[in-house]
Amino acid sequence: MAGFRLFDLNPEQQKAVLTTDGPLLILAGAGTGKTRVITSRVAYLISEGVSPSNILAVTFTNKAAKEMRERLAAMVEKSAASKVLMSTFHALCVRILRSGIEHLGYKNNFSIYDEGDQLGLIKKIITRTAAQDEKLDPHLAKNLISKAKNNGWREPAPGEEKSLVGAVFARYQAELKTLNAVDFDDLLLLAVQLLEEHEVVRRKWQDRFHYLMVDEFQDTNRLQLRLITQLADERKNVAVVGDDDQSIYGWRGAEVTNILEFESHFPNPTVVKLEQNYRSTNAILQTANILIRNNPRRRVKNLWSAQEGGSKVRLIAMPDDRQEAQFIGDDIQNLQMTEGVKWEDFAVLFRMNSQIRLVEQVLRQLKIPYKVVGGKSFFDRREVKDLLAYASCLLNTDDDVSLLRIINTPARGLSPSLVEQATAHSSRMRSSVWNALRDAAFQAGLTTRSRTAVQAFVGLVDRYETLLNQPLSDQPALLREMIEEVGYLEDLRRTCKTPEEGLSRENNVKDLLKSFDEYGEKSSEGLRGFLDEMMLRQEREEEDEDDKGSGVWLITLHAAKGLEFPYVYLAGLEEGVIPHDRSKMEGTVDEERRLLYVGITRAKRNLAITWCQQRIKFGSVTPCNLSSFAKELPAEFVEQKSLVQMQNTPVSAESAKSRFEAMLAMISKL
DNA sequence: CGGTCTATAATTTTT
DNA sequence: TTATAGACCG
Repeated sequence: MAGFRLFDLNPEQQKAVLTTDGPLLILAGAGTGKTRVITSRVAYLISEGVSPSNILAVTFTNKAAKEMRERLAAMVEKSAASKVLMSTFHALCVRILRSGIEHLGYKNNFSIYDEGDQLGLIKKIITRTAAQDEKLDPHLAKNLISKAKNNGWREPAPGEEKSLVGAVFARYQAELKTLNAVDFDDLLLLAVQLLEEHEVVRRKWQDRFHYLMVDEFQDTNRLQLRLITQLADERKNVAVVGDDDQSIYGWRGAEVTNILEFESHFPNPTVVKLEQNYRSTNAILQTANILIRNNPRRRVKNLWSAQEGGSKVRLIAMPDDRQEAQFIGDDIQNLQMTEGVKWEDFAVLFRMNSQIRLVEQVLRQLKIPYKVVGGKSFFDRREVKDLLAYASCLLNTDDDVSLLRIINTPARGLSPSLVEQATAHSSRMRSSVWNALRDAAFQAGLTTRSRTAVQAFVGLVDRYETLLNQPLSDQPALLREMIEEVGYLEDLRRTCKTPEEGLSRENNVKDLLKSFDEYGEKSSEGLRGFLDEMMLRQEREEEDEDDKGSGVWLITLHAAKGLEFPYVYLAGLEEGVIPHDRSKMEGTVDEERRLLYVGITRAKRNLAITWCQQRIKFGSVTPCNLSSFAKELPAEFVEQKSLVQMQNTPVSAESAKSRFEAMLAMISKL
């Protein structure tokens, strides 16, 4: 326990830490030590005698929550640190709902549906709801429903009920309730409803938390603000930390106005601006500052850095995207060789995933290790979803989506047509498929063979459900046993095309079972808690362990938020890429500017921005123009050149470093 | 029913 | 160019 030392913080940071009571708005610019301030503030509260269990810190991602927990653990006593609740919005809502959702007519063993489950259910409802000539894209429907829910709608808006989307929305919500399931949006929506409508519950939670802290406040949506408002009692000890200039998630419901109009939600707040940046050189920082000044409606900030000077930002014109990629690869290799920069100190930032490919190819050719951030989720994997579905069924047999997923996996004589009959019967009964399967009237209409199969399945689930619910049952062992009994692994192996694929899938299953074992050892929440955690932890599987540790980062601007790198390349500063063509139609050019701002402020000491005169789009060569944002960059800190120019520069026989210096000298003469 | 073909569209992504 | 969805055919 290193403790925390106030005198390590700058005056503004200190003010943020020492202001404990009443609403507090901490405007934390990029690289100004935000996490440090939050954790120090928690440590300070504890040192002032606040009970750790009365403190709540909310974040967006599990990663952020974890990092905060770790940092806090280094500052205060372990026992105290573990009592502070540091949680994501969604995990907090699960907690609230598990202990009170019955007020809303759900059972507290509700299942949590992820996007895939959600989509499946919506598809089913669309086919049942749409007339012959009507069509509705399930993805579109899902997005619309999600948007509506994030704006607080629990049912279609008046006038919307008769439209197809409206009808699907209404049925979808009703169906979820029958299945005793909630989707990610419901977690927030229902938690807010519960707190707003049930005073007992609200009191209980207000009583629990006396000090609230919210990270990345610029990313909160309406529901999240309402949740915070409900949790804050008359004490209003709400400290929010954020940076409106880094609000880049408007398209998924984030309301910048939450931070811009903080005063109207929490009157008379203390406002602290953190403007000293500890990350970048002034050249980089001023470039970012001057760019972002072009945005209307923002909290004016002026970031500064004690790291005077620094090399200018390079803005380089490239003939085309291939040469852009080649340049980036060469430049990285050069710097690595001449200056010994580590691979993981380089990052290449992109507006779109599709841009990544070319650079990836070049790096592969140059044998430069790299890692692409993003990509396939562990949870999209069939076998993982299957296993979680088995678990979910045991805990909530009414969970149709999970039940249907595993009902004939592995094959056990429950054919799709039989399942279809069961589903139809469940609709008639207005009940779950599980209840339909057990219904005598349903079974009576089946062939002997089908009936036997149904009864066997019902028996199986019943048996394990009972075992699992016995106090002191060894749940991880039971799940394992069930998987074994149904012959899941054999089936998995059989359905894989290659033995390698089979092996890797099998390992995924084993890993999952193992992590359940481990979870069981450190937690008493059992399978329920484990499943909740798995559902809410859909994080990408990267940097986890193994070899992937080191390498050049290839990453989108969005995914790069919160990260920092000594050497940054920002590829594709073209009109249409950033700002993206779409943004002009949608009127979100400001957000694109913020996105560029986020990109620039990722760089610690070196930033190269490139753009192409032409680029291959959708297979054909398309001419491109320099982004309109380029005009907004300050000439004082940005040097413009072109690849051709650089290639024509006379090259000495000396090292690349002196070549670079010669170039600098030459440019300063111009 | 399942595989193959053709039309279509094309940011950003966490929980 | 490439991914995906729906149509179409064996």
